[in-house]
Amino acid sequence: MDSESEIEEAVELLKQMGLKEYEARCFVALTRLSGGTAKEVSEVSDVPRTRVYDAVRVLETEGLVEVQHSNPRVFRAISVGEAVDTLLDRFELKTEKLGETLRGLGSATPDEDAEVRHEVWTLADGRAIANRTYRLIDDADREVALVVDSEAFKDGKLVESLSSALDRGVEVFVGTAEEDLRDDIRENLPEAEVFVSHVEALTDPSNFPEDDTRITRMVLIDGETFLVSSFRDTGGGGSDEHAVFGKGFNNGLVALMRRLVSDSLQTGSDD
Amino acid sequence: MDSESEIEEAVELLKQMGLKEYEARCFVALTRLSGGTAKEVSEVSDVPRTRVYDAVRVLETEGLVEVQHSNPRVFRAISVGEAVDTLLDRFELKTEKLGETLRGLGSATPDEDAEVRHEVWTLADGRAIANRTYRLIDDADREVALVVDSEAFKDGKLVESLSSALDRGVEVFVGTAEEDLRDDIRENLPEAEVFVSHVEALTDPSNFPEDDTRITRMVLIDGETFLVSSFRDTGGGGSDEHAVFGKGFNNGLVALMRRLVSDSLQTGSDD
DNA sequence: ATCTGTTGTGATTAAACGGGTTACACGGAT
DNA sequence: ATCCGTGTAACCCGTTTAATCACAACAGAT
Repeated sequence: MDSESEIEEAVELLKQMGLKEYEARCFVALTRLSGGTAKEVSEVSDVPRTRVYDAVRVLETEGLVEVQHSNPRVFRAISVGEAVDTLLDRFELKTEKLGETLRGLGSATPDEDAEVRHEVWTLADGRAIANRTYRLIDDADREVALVVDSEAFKDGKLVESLSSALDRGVEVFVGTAEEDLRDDIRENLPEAEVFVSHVEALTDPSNFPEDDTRITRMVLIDGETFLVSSFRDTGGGGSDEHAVFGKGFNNGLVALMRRLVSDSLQTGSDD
Repeated sequence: MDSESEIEEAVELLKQMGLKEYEARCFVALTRLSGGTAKEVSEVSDVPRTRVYDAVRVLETEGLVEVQHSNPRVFRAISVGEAVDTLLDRFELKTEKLGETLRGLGSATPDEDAEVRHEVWTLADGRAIANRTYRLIDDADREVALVVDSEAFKDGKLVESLSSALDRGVEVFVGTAEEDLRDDIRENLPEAEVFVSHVEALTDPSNFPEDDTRITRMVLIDGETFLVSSFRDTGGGGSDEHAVFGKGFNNGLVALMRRLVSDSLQTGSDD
């Protein structure tokens, strides 16, 4: 029975969602059992029996477990579907409230010059980078140039952002090194220009076999904001995605990106 | 000002979403500030300044904060909208996985993270940039690839650094877009390889007449450190020179530079 | 150059928390 | 009564986290 590791994963996830170890273990045990007493739960979960009561009490107040007040007490977990929904709902509420609260805070900015001529920022975490990409595209005024690998293009939201940009009248150029991905793009974004030339060759891993850092995205917005994200598969499951993100017309890197892209469009245009 | 309790609430929510106290306080502070240094964050958040760095580092890896690697460092929170989206996305992923795991009893799971840090710095002021360039070249172990315009090459110290690198046995590649400068280089650095191909075309202003930002230097050291400097002639006598400078093998920009240069050397080699 | 205040890192201390154990009181069954 | 399973509560101890301190690197001023 290899369910050991599965159990651990579930416990880990539950802990990340705010449960304590005992609570998580008890909950997992209770979903495996159809229901059970403290003793049974203890045996299945390896939580000391005397602590099952505390753990379950918490789970009860969180609405994840039902209690039958008999003697001995019998506990039962709500269904997995319900549990997932409940957790998600609760979290959504929290994020909403957080959003409101944060927005409502007066800006404590001491005093600043708003004008930023030259900035380069780094950003980690794949999701955050993806979100930033959408937002950049959403804020584009005139032009979006984008080079992606298949991984990055799979994301539905990206296509969505791009087509809404097209609807706004923004010019969209998309490049990729992957043959079949180009057809995908043409199909999903008929109005966008698909191009191919040296820029996206830079993102093709097969051109650089000894280099284990993949370039997953290159974006240039209105010729004055860029984002380059890269990805490296670190041995263990740890994904290591980073982005560098810069803006300002006089930023050298922005200029560089501008030239790379303009080069590419001149030379390669449509394929 | 009753924002006190509001702040408390936001912090509390963030903690419930998995952040530590310091992390939460720093994040809230950063959303109130448009951006700030460790000192400013410390003042607003009441987190000891020396601990702000750690907290922000975590926030960065979670994708909630962007870091500008200048000196002093400047931190900036991603927008509230992005933050909420990111947190929600992440949580959704977890619930999905949890649902699967709990329902089925199938596959295994490893665990994570080996960590490699990347950095990107910005640097202003021509002299500081020049000095940094020398230092980078002086520290090179194997290889220096350099693209310059005439302005930057005039500097005697640059030639000095380069020849001492050559003496150390470091391979030196120099590219430039300017015809007569190439002869200069061959004369002064007979041992260096002078090349010409697309990379330095990017620095040729005549290729980009509408773009008033000149790229004055591009340096790549040992394939893992780069520097790009640019220059813009601001109307009033103010010279406006900036550089972006990054290192770390897993840094996407470094990878990009690496590829640009390797491309160039393959295609163009010596003229 | 030297001096001075600031910035970033690392080590260290102290308190809080959570996991694990033990003591014990209660109630029903024998 | 005694015995056993149940439920409560107190405690111990290792880990984590908040908080402080010492210090090297650096920038800017003199």
